[in-house]
Amino acid sequence: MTASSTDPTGTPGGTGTGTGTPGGASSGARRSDATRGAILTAARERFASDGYERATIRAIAKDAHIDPSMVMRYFGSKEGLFAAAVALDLRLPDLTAVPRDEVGRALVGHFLSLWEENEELTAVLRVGATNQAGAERMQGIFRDQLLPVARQACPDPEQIPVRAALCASQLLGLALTRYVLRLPPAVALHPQEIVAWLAPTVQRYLTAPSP
Amino acid sequence: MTASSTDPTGTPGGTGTGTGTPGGASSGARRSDATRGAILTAARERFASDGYERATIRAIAKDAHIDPSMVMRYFGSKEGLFAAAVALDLRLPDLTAVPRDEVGRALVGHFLSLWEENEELTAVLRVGATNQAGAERMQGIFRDQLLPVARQACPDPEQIPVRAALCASQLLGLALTRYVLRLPPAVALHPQEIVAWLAPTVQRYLTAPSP
DNA sequence: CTCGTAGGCCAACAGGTGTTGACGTCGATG
DNA sequence: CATCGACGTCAACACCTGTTGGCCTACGAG
Repeated sequence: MTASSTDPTGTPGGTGTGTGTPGGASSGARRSDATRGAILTAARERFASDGYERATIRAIAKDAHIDPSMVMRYFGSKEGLFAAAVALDLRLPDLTAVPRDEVGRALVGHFLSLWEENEELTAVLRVGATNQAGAERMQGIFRDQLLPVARQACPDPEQIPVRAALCASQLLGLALTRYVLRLPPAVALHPQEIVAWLAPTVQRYLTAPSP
Repeated sequence: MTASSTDPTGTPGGTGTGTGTPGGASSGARRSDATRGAILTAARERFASDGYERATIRAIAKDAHIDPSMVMRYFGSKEGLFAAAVALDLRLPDLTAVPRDEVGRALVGHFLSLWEENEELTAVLRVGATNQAGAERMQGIFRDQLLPVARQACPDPEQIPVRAALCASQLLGLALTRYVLRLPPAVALHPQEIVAWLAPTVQRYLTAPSP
């Protein structure tokens, strides 16, 4: 799912002959894995803070202390790098284990901690606002990860997409104002306040009868 | 307010000697106003659909059927062009004339029609997500236009910024999912449905006691 | 009619971009 | 020890960007 259309080189080394992989039995650790990781970390930071266009391969390579051409050899292209850098897994909780009237609070809290602790989400949001491919990636995340969870909490199956989209609008809207646009009052809010304000909204979008 | 720091050339012609302005007494119409308008229209479209970086001056000039250098002469720089293209006035209604329990509906409806009919808002949102200057412009719009209106509807003066920011998160979140990311269910929603779902949220953010 | 000037186009500059290929180097393998 | 391939660097390509200055044209004032 991550690198569907663009997979020009994969990773150098092939892993075909079985001659490589020093050290042991089954782990696919290569000598270059540290470099790969450094590139991915630098890429995530740049994409999150600069967006797609302004996050240049040269800058990412400099952050990772390697040559720009290495980025190309490992990830094929800038788009391939982005796809590898933000393989986003929301790790959404299982809502069937949550009391029906607590799903709003659970979702808001989960998203908030997700957003606070890593910048992948900011990266994919910023790129989604800039780039067509980024927007499609966001649509995929919505479809594959948020929709199934909404299905667990939503009474009428026919209304699941609408209700999930409403939740997305509120959750992404908070992320936009707080982490991207940085409206001062949105930045100043404490996480508990955010949960207290937004949980009823998400709860209503998911479970209340349609207006 | 619109072009504070960047005003290198203004408009060619000066309007100082009074020799120009063919046709009549007071109207400041210049021969080049049509071209200026064409440039601004093309710029708005490009900024809205491509974001700041990918909206190139060359593409805008081609859309307006003129030379790229004309854009520079009229607006000084790309940033000057952007500032002139999105001189955003939300034209928010006077909430003191609206019944206290209708402010949510009024605000959501106003924003929705605003967004549907012109693309300036999409442009400023997209650029705000890409560009630092764009984000600051968005902060200014929030501070100068949304905050005063929230002041009219909000009981506790101390909570005005927080409540306005919450409203912004929901309103901008809808715009993001519907006009930028284009999540299919958010696109498919009818305006009346949107108002019906979002009005209670905004109403609560503005007037309900804090949770 | 003459002429200044606003309006417009053309060609070019300097810098930055993604991307490519040739060239070293070091460790592990035969 | 000799060899091969993964790892990495350097230099360059072709392209596109914002921006600049010079030149031409045509309208309206005198």
